Amino acid sequence: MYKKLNRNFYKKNAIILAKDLLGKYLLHNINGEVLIGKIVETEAYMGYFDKGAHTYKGRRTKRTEAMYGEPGHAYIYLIYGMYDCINVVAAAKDIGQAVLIRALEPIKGLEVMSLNRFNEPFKNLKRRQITNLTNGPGKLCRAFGITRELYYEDFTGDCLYICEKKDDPEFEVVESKRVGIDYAEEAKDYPWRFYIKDNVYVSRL
DNA sequence: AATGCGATTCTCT
DNA sequence: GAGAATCGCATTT
Repeated sequence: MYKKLNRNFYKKNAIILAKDLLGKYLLHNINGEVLIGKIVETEAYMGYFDKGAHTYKGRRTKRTEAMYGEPGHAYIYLIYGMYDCINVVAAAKDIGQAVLIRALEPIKGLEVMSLNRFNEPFKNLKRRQITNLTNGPGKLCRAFGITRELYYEDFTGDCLYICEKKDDPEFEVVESKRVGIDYAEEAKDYPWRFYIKDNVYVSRL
């Protein structure tokens, strides 16, 4: 049913990859329990010439090293001192492009996600909390137990990986400006954020 | 060694 | 819509 995507899937520039990742599934195997979420919102970070990217002007440090790695690996970083965000390395080695996963639709493992996010069993969640499980880059990492321990994890492996599913319905892709990069001058207005139209779990309209 | 701030979230208004 | 929480990291001295 779920078919793991191979390495070649990731060998394309981050804008194309960001769109191709929509509707795919992120899976995290935690000691045999597999959490599954459908990717419904992404952003492309285009490397050297992108003022919004951590790799702008080729900045290459211990933190950003994963962005220069083999496509299909995880670039995970800490933001605002308390949240992790996860990216999918794109393009090719040493290019520095990646796709930020901004929102997921929870598919399986809701009980674990609920405990991770709210320390409450799923049945206790209010309607609002249910839609807030994974509708943001920091939130989805919390829900899925994704931290920097998974830095440079291989998405074609068996722990944290990405799949496609046959016979999923078609959907419409909306593009818009990226979120939270007001400092990026002209780059802040590039339409490099993509999401599935009308999906309830998109982080914002 | 010191400084300034962020690819966010939550709460309150 | 605004403000706080919170700390690793990139940059500057």
